[in-house]
Amino acid sequence: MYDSFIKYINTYSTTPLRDSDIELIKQVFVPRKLRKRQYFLQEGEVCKYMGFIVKGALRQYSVDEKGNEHIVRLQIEDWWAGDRESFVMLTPSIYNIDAWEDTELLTITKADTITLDQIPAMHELMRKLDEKHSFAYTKRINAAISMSAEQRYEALAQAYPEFLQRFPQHIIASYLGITKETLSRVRSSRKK
Amino acid sequence: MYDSFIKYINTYSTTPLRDSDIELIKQVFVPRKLRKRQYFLQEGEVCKYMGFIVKGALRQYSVDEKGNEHIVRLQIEDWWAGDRESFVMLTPSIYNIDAWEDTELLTITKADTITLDQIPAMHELMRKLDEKHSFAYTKRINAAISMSAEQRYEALAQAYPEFLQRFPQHIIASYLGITKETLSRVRSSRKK
DNA sequence: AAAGAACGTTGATATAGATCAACGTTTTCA
DNA sequence: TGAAAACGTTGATCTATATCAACGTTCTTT
Repeated sequence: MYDSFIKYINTYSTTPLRDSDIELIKQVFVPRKLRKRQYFLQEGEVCKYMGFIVKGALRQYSVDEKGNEHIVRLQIEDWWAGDRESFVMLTPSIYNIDAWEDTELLTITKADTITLDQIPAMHELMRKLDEKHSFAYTKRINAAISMSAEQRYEALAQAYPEFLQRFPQHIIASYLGITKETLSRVRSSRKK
Repeated sequence: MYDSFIKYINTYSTTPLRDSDIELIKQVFVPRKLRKRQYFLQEGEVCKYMGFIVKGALRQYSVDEKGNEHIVRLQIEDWWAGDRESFVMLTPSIYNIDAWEDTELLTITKADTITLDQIPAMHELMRKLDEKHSFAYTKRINAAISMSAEQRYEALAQAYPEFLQRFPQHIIASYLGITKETLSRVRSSRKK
């Protein structure tokens, strides 16, 4: 399970990992498996672990007064899972995170993130992941405030087509901030 | 102008700046002033500089087919200004960024960001700024997909009340993804 | 293989918020 | 200091999308 993580780090960072780095990584990252539908984080808890997703898919969502779920993030391989604000600030999370597919994660605690500062390649990886998240967030916000339901769907299909394969329509709809009925109509009118 | 930046770094990082670090910072960060309404970035350009905002306020927005502006980010003191995706990927930006107030920035090029890796305190600052951005983005997305116009306004008033002081209502409305008329109505019904 | 759950579609109706328009107030700047 | 621009409000109407409902299809699970 570490192998693919290490391979990923070496692919995306210019500084290679030293043997001692690999040892350190194995010490601080704890592997964890989640079954489909299993929670990684529940509303009200402090997010104690961030997880690098080795395999699988998760969804992060809030639940409103009416009990509706609103998908804030969809998370697949090579992204971080977790509520960063809760993790960093040690505040209770307002989100739930659960596995949508059987998932393998490498989890790390806040205390152990300090250890990673000793590994230059990890620095670089963390920065790149932050950038990746930042790009995705900015696109998403721009879509949310400036586009119609149809345009948002198009933009998602463009930017992250894998999502459309891996999640059912009601999840995609929630992610786009529309209802499943509207998404269904957008899709059928688009085909023509 | 560097003084307040250096003070800020020392306040927010656990590792203090060494004298050599300060020298380095003065070499790579170039001060720049913007007059109100002046562009920091225009659509179609590659974002060559990220700017740490020492004083002032900017807005980052996209312009749609009808010529409407949609505010993707509002940026004030102690945040980064710039389109990170364009900066990192060297792709033309789809956003405009301009000064809403007279603004002072410390700008840095992509090439020079590498130099900063030598300064531990800067690492820490960058990570903290990334976190701060990440928190704000997540809140914003959750608001956009799960809240009504009124709830979004409330959430903004809660999370970033200074924005309401510093930007006029039509800017805030655009930031919230609603029209200025709707914001005006939300505000007047709220008073009662 | 049967039964229920999850998923997706389609139609009828309701509504939050957009759009269009007019007007008063405040700020800017020549 | 006076005209124009920017800003904010209120009203009437329109529209994209939500909601409610019914139903067919496709997975899961036993």
